[in-house]
Amino acid sequence: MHRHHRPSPRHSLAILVANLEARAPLDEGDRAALLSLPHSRRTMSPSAYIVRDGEVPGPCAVLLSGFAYRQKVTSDGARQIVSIHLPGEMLDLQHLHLDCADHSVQALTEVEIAYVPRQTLREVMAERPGIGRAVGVASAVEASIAREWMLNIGRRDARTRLAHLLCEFAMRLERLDLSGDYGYELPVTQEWLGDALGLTPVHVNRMIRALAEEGLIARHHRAIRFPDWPAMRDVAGFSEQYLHFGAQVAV
Amino acid sequence: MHRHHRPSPRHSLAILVANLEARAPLDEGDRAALLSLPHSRRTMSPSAYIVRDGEVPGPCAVLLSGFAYRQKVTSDGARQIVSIHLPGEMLDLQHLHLDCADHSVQALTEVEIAYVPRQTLREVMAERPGIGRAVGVASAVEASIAREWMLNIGRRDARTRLAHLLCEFAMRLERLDLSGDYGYELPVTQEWLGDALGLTPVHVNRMIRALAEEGLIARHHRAIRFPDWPAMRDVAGFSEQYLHFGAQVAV
DNA sequence: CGTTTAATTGAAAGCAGTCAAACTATGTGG
DNA sequence: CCACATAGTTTGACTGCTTTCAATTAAACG
Repeated sequence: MHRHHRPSPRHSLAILVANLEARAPLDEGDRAALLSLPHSRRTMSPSAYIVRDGEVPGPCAVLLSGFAYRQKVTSDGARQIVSIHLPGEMLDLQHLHLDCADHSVQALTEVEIAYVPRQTLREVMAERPGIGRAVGVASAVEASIAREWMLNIGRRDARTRLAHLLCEFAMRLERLDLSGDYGYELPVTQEWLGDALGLTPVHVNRMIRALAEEGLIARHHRAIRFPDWPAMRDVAGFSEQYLHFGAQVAV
Repeated sequence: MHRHHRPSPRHSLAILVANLEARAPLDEGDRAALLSLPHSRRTMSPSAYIVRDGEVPGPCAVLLSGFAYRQKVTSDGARQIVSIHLPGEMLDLQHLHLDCADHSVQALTEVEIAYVPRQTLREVMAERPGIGRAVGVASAVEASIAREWMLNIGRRDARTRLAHLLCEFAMRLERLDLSGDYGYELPVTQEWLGDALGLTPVHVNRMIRALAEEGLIARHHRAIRFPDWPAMRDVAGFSEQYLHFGAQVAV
């Protein structure tokens, strides 16, 4: 039922290689180096901390299955979700080079994590340009998504903002074959959505039903479908360019 | 090639070296490699495009003097400023590994830019781990600031949001000795501020005067001072941890 | 100067937030 | 299997922060 819990078939880190390789070329040596990275595997429950704000970053976490998210909190206790992560993504790129975590990373669903020693990872990146490049691409894409979120939160009204986020999830999940027919399971509460969008849960609820009444989304519990995807895209003003799908050719 | 221990301040790229070195250690070879990067220098006027959304990225731009900013635009034409950049910063880190620009970078003031060929920069990063690491740190700090902006836009009210942005500028400028006594010249219109904060220019104006009436800021044209910095920090809920000032020690 | 751009102010409207309560789904222990 | 507890969703009424619209004043500029 939860396809995002599917473990990677042959090797733990195969999903990382696949994720990196989707955008940047890796040679045989790069692949072998990545797959032979020392790591320990661990399963964690929803809302468990993977990285904790203010602490010294530990080993680098790679998400093997399940979803994770990043969040920050104001001095008043208000929370902002700043990103969501899908299987194959590295959760510590942001802290790999920093000596103090500036935000928290938590499990959204039950997750499997591979922990790779920071130093080893840095060495491999330094020794193999292909890997350094691939990690650079992954990092740049993450930054691009962050910028789009800023635009979303700062400059779109609530309904459009929600629609845009739902479109992004749809595209990203579909790319990993974690959804079918533009429909997917969204394992979050409306409060979580509000914290990702800079809205209150009450208003998120109203916008969800507004979209539903317009026939732009169809829900069943927390599963969501898009009966009219073109219309949905249009309402959201969505363009996937910022996701940089596809190989990034060297120029 | 000079063999001085310290680069001449007259060298164009010395400010880049200083910026990188402030957070990550560079050895003599790293410094020399950076300073001898081939580059062309150019002066640009306010609002000139350094990178244009949708285009194939050109050579990598390093900001030598003046300020620059990044922006994105919704399909409806609403603008969001997503970052501001100070002298010494690299403006194309985000596009160094991507084949299509997902946002625009523009000059805020009159700026001097050094253009370094992408391929050369990538080669130097691959060959010299110290440089690769330093660029990684710079990139991570930029991402951290982006996350704080998301939190700011999404979860703080207008007055606090403005105060926070002003505090960030103060800290970053002071670090470069571009301000005195927590006071500085902010060369932006209120409309620009609004686009950076997700607010309308009218409301920015009201919040500015609200802060002024409370004695938290003092203005003279576009120069700004903080008569009571501790109170200002407090109102903004500002903590500079996310700026990652200081050397990032390897762990 | 005259022209343009930016800052300021007021009044009114509206989107989103707040508060409170009811409802639903899910899970637990008896 | 039911009673109960808990977490999450839904709804309504009301408030208020921010926007919108419009006009005026001030500053920057050629």
